[in-house]
Amino acid sequence: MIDCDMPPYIGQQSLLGDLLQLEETTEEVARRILLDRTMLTDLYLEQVGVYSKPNRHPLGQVVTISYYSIIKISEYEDQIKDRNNKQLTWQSVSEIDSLAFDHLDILSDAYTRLQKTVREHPICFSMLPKKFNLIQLQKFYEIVLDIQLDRRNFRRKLMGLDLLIDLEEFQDNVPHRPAKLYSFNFKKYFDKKNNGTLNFDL
Amino acid sequence: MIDCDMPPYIGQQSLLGDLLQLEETTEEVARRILLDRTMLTDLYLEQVGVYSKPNRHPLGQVVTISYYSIIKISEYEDQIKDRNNKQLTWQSVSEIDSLAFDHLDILSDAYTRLQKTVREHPICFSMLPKKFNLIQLQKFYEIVLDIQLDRRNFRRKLMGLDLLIDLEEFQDNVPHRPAKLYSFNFKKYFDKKNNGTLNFDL
DNA sequence: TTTGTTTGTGTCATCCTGACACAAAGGATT
DNA sequence: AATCCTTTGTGTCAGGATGACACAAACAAA
Repeated sequence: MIDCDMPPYIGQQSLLGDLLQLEETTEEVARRILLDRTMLTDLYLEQVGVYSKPNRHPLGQVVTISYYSIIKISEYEDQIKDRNNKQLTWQSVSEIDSLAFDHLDILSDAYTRLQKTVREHPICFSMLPKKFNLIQLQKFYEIVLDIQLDRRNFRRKLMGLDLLIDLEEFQDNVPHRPAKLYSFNFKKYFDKKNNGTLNFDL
Repeated sequence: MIDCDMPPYIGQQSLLGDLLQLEETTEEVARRILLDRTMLTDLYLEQVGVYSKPNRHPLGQVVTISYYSIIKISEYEDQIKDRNNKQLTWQSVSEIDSLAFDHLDILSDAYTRLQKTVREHPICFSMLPKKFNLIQLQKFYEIVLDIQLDRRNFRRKLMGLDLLIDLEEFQDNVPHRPAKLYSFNFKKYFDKKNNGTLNFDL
């Protein structure tokens, strides 16, 4: 988020955006913004929608193409905690109830899309660390989808996909039974996807 | 389709499009084109994607927002057959292997999206006549999705949804056993959808 | 009346899903 | 060293959904 400096939205916050430049695709704009503003690169990026209501921007007729991106929090924790640098802040979706322009609609559409994509594609692994345990994975789905999952059924489902690599490693320094660590077999996933035999739906 | 009159694409065909005007949303452009060019109105319309590669249009940097629409062929057969009026033609997707600009990409993306939407939402009923039989419905899915379906299993699934109204009418003047006619219960569908208990996936 | 064509129906085996309880592993505490 | 606390890891059973499969019924045409 960034503070909005355009009337009548001064004091509110907005999503990040920029204008399409010459010789640039809209996706490249999104990646440029990510790089310039957050130094993040090579991220999962998904187009969500187009916003073109005539009165949505005080400067006139502005058409916005929205994207959302996914980062591994574990790899960028420092940047995320550094809230007041670069005038940017990271915020929890649940804490946002008002934004400049129609950005609350955009955010809401993006979150809805994320929930849909998360069920159909293995983008969870773009958000979790390379090595994770099944409970992290389960909590990811529980939080993003706002549902409760049964541990045993969830594990059965995930192991049934046969797409996790058992690293034969364990959590360390935890005051309880340590969890086994896994990583995601991207190669096998794409192979299965191309072979046509894949039912990822969670 | 319309013949393209812009070099270097003269002689090829293109999808229909127009420029965004003042005080207009992109969806309104799509509906305006439909109305102006085909006299079709109040149709299902779905946004597919954004095309912004810098070299995609000879006039310079043109950003296109693509939509697809669905019509009931049965209600517009005359217009569709009237191929040479208004310089527009209707064509079968399978017969198209080349288009002006990047319109073949756009068409392909739209068809892929249609296949996805068809599985998740009852848009088939925007394409079939109000009164239809189960075999028409099955053939619709078989053609759009390019798959084969078992008649008995398909019927079981559809009847299990409990969303069809048995009209107690039959086909007429067919040289074989006449098929029962049904219509789709839109009200029940939206009720179930809002109640949360719906598993439309085909 | 027969023929040709298409519609309409039921069962069984398999898989997937949801519900559910207890033992195992480690650190922390005494 | 023993106990406690917390979290991880595992199997079964019942119900529902799905895929495979064959034969009788209805109508027009001959």
